[in-house]
Amino acid sequence: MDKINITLPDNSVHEHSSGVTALDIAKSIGERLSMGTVAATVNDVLVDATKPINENANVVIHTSDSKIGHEVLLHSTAHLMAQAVKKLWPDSQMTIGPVIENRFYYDFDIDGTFSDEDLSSIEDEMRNIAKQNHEVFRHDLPRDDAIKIFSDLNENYKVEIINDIESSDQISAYKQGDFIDLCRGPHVPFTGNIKYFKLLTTSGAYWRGDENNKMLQRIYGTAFSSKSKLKDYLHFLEEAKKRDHRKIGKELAIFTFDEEVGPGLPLWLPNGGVILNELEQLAKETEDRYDYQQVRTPHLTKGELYEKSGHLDLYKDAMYPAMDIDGTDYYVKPMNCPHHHKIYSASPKSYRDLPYRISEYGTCYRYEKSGQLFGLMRVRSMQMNDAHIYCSKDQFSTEFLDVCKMYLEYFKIFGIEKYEMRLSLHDPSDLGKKYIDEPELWIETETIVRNTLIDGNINFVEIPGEAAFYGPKVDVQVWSAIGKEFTLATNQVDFAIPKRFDLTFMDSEGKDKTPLCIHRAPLSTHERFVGFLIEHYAGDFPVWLSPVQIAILPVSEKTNNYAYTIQKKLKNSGFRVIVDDKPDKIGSKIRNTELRKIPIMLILGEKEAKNNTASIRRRFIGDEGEVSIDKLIEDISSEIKQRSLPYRKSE
RNA sequence: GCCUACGUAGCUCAGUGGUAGAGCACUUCCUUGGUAAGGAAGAGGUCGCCGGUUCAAUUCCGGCCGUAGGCUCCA
Repeated sequence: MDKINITLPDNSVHEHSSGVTALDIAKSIGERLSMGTVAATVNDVLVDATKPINENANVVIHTSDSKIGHEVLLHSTAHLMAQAVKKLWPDSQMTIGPVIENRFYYDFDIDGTFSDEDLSSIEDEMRNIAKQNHEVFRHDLPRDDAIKIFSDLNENYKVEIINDIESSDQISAYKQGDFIDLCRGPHVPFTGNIKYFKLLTTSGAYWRGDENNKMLQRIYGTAFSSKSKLKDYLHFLEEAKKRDHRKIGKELAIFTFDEEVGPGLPLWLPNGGVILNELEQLAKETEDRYDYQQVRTPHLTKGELYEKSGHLDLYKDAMYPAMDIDGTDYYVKPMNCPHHHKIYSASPKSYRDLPYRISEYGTCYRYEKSGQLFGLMRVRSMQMNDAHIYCSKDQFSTEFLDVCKMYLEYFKIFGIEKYEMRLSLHDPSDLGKKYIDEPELWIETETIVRNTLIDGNINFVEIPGEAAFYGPKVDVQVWSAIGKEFTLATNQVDFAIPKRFDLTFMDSEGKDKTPLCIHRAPLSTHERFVGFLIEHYAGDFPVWLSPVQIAILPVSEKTNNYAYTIQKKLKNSGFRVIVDDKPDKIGSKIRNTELRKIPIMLILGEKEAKNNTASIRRRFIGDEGEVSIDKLIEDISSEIKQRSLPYRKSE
């Protein structure tokens, strides 16, 4: 038999017989490696570990520990689950079963639904099949054969998928035992490779993600290469739940919802009020520095205004219905832009007035569908950190970049490191439908924005089909503790609406021109931003944001009076400070204060009263010893003024 | 909006076809203490709401409201 040379990633060259598989190569290196081998990359193509190699090749062996290998394992676990479901529900039909981050899901068309008990019986069946250690075979199929196989199995969704596969693509199916599924692969060589998995949740999901289609039943699950990795992941999910802003927001009395008020309408409790005030103060300081002017606009507006802007046409379903006032339709405002346009046009503008930057922390109302409400992250009443910048084309790049810089300044203050900037572009096929029908303007504006970002050294990814209806935008995506994705900040270009509102400015040659408009909301809605911050800090806010900054804990009631004196002094210095004068022991008071995540504690006993000092105990640090009251005021003031991030022991 | 699950005290949660319980929090009293829980007593609930079945419903059934996990949507 012919000999071929296999080159491994460490550049070592191994001679094998032609027809050798990656699994054989793994075996020749070691038993343990072969046990973990799930797939291989042969000459840059990801293939099954059992695919024969007939020529000299660069081979990368993937175990289920690698990123690619883990995805293969997850995908094969999805197949294993489908096999178990088909065994237990022979009349069900399979649809799709892809891999997502650290998990997989599979959608089934089934009479009825899956219960939690069903999940464990499916898991049991999966274990059975895995134990039988079926070999997994790939079959490349001509289209007609594939259609026949899946038609005979009454897998109508699979037939639909086959019909959608490009004629240039090879159709393949994988068989393990008596189970066959359409799949491009690759898959693990044996069902026995799948050992550590867990089914997580069930839910409904529309076929092809279209709400007009049938709702299928989805099962989510996960799988790992080892028991400990699976355990770690499940533990991580539990820990993430502890950071959930809905849980912490309740524990720390930041906000609440009330059935009688209505869903998606948060009530900010006093602690939340403090946080909002601090955010607004920060926004105002920042916007002053960038020469914004602050405005205010009403909550109600005639429908006419939203007809003109185009919002009513596109978003009527997501707006609260009109109320008839003296025979005219009025709406509660779903966004501030049209009002700001009216402020712009309240007086004639010359090029000397531009850029014209106006901001407002205006409350808007949107009728979000009930099923998409989510704590503070998705609400029906929201305060926007909103502003509009009207500028000439020449000024655009500078203005746009300044807004991006403002985002980054904010993110630095809050210590936000994990985010993604997305340039959302239009989809030409939706022109005149989802998007304003100005093909040249779209291309022109998108090019300017893209170049501006590149010139500004800002990292971004491009997302087609996600633009606003009036222009491209840059969104900043973040993830909640439980992994849900959100747009935190947004920066949008509007080349269309100013025209609709006849907004103009007189240029230096005395001609009327239409300004560009930048919509920007770096702090998102304040609801979402606070929700995000609660999770980001796990409730441990930096001192400047903490609802209570300092808790004074007298060691016994003998020092209560000293405590009140210090409290007054600190209050006069502008701190938010409470005294715990309950007749509890000091250990108990400390515990309660820690649970409330108050960053600074002052322990005041007879020693401190005598010396006119305080003993400081800081969260995550512990006892910091005795300090004079004046020094204390000086230190904490400077920490607050600089808006320092929270202390951590490791720092 | 759609699929599924859930809803008991301020919070976290037990429990039952015969109108309810724990811990924490709260109030009062005792204790006056030194860096994550001192002790005792008390108060607190139309068991989400509305109907139905039943001699009797917090418990079983239905509808509604709300919440959760997804799907869809997000100016």
